[in-house]
Amino acid sequence: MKQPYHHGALRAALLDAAETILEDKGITALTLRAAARQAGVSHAAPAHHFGDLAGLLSELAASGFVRLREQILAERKAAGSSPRARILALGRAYVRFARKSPGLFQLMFRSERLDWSSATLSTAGASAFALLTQTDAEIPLHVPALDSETLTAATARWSLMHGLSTLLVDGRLAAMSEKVPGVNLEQLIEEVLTRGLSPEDEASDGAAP
Amino acid sequence: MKQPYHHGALRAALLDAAETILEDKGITALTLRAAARQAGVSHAAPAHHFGDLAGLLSELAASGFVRLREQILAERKAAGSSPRARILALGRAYVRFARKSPGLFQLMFRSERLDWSSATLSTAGASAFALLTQTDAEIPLHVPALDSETLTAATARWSLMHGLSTLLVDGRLAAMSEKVPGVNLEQLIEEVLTRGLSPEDEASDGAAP
DNA sequence: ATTAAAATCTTTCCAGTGTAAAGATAATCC
DNA sequence: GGATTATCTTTACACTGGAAAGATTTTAAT
Repeated sequence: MKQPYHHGALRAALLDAAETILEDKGITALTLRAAARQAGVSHAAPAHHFGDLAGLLSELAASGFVRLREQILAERKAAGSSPRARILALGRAYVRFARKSPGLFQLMFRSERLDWSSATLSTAGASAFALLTQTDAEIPLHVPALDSETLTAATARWSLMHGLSTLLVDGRLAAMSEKVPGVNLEQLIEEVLTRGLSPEDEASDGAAP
Repeated sequence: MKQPYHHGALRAALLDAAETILEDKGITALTLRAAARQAGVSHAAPAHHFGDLAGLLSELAASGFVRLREQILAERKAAGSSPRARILALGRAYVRFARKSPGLFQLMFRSERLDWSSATLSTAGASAFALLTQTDAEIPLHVPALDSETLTAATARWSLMHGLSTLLVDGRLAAMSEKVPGVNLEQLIEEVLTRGLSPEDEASDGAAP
């Protein structure tokens, strides 16, 4: 009983294998040949589906952005309609995603290993990042032109949640907070999010007076 | 005229070579052998000075943290004595460092390639990160025990400036802002810093009423 | 000063990586 | 059914980090 010459669904199998390696053994262990081994296929097989390593990693990163967007949308939907609650939900979903899939999150922001000219990656990334500027309850049909004010607000929020996520994933925050006795990391994260994601000049929660 | 068998100052030369490669050709080109080539020495020579690759990279990252700390201190000194001005100076110095030496900055936060159990790296990192919690004009002799409030404030600031820096270095911010017509990246950075680094519950600038 | 020891650097080797090229096998198209 | 195309394997090459052993210089000991 030998394997059939044609795998049948090698493309998906390789992406699965790559993600398994990424989460089990970290981003250093994620190589083309390792993914091929895991998928039970010769080391040159991925080339036909993804071109080169950057092609495979870009596809994987793209699926990461798709899932990040979905998780943000889900958590946002459960958060109610107040802008502040929705922004908090966005931040929590972002950090949660990074902590749950640290290898994938790292990969998604390692530009030197990705090919951002890839259509699937760039559109997946843009779709995820577009959520940053949308704090409305309903997604508008016509995306309005961004004014400078909302862009800076969105960038500030993004910077905060992204910085918090990367510092967590890289272990820097844990290393620092461990030196301070009596600090609960979970509580610290929550406080940073609630403090940093307050939309000061936007409408506060609740209805009109 | 042949090279002397002993280099004399190979350790420093290798660090120099590594940093040159890092800034010239990026973090992917920074290999042990490339650094050895650049220093005009056999590829196995670095092992005696740094052990392995992580040893060399950790030393380089440590020197990065030392310089980051120095630049923060310099910019802070020029910023006056108000807490807000000093925190803003910290953020500007942080972002400026990342943009000026993107390869080095990336390396400093790539934990999988570093050895944080190295004494030089951990102390250099701790010295730099200690500045995050110190907003006083004078560096205190006795570092006071951190209360939860200043820790979360420091973490929020750190997250913001670190996230902004990494998004800039990875090219994500430029990619996003390019889609919005009429956006000046420099101005956006400055606005994000001034907006995000306002110490709301700390004493506002100026003296007592 | 002479010799032993230690430090520094080179050479050689091995396992691993990404990628290109050429061949083998299977599916598809006409 | 035969040709074409897609998929996968085999082979080969240049590169990497690291181990091991040898060559050379400096340092230490006597």
